[in-house]
Amino acid sequence: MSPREPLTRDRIIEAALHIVDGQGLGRLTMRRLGDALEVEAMAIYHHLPRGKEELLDGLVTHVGVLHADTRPLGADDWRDRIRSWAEAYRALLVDHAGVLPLLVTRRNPAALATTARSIAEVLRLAGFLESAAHSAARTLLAFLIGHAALEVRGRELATPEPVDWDRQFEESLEVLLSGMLTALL
Amino acid sequence: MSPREPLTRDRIIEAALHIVDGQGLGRLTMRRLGDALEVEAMAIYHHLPRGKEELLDGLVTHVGVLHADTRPLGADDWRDRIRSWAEAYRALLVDHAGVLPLLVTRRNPAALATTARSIAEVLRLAGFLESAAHSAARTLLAFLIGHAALEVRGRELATPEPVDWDRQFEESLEVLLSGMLTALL
DNA sequence: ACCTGAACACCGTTCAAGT
DNA sequence: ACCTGAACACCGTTCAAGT
Repeated sequence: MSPREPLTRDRIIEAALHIVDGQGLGRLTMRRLGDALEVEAMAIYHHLPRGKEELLDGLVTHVGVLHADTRPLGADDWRDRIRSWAEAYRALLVDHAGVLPLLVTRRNPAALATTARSIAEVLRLAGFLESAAHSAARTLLAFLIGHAALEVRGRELATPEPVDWDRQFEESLEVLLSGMLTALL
Repeated sequence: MSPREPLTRDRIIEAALHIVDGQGLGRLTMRRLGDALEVEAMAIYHHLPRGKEELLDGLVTHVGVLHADTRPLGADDWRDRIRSWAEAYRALLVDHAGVLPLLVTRRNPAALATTARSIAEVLRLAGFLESAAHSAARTLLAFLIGHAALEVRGRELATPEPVDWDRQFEESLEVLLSGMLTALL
């Protein structure tokens, strides 16, 4: 028998995300997570003393970090930079739709604030004043979260006239960007 | 002893909303709900055969109906009409913040679609073309849901520079409205 | 230090039984 | 028709015990 890999906080959270992505948030239980890691559920508490609460907090943070890793940079126009930032964030939220309700619940209050600061930074570099950048960043983040929620729910709904969500996203984003521009003048 | 009021679907869902508003979604259990109604938990299944699933669906629908009842009407300018619609919806979501995660999860897929249609109707009456009205309605609804999530989470976060959420909401809404106007030209 | 086994309180739900 | 009581499978978590 090859000796099992040792349990770590990161391995636990990645396994949890895998369960959430594959089976949904409702099927993430400590016992099932233990099974996936080939360990008794109680072993998890050694690495996450606050138990499931800490696990869910960790999921939210982990998804935020994934975005920091993949976010594209370097476009010339600030609008292009915002566009690619927003598209990457949208893809992340839709890919990990199971964590969306966690973002909305009271866990890990700081995570969303961090993301908002990250958008504000892009806007500040683009020439927005400090306070306008923060306000616009919150506007954009609110839209991105809400749109992901709408899109995920809308995609599983069979309507007579199906929605083109890619197009919807682009259109909404243009509305936001031109509105932000107007607010600057 | 006065004979107990008979159990009805509506009484059950109202009691459930009361628990969610007062103690949070996590404390809504069938047994606690039974206690609040002075009935055994199992009695609830007679009125909601699909059990807790149906109860949570009912909560989402019920909050949507609350909005239909309270929504203000009759302003002259379409922007004013959208503004008051949006403000009422925002107040509703923040007042019943506990149901927000339910809106985002896979239950009751039709509820959000109904709300989107209701916004689209306001826009259509304001002179938007059919397809533009639906697109803009989804943009607005996405923003409203996301903003409620951000606001609820942000309010419980003690930051050095606290956010004025009323002002943030107004500013964001103006960005959206002027962006929607630009898209029409 | 890291993991296990048994136990506890609580959950949603089924089902036969009462009125 | 409407509600209850007992039971079942499953939760999260504690804690003493093993290595």
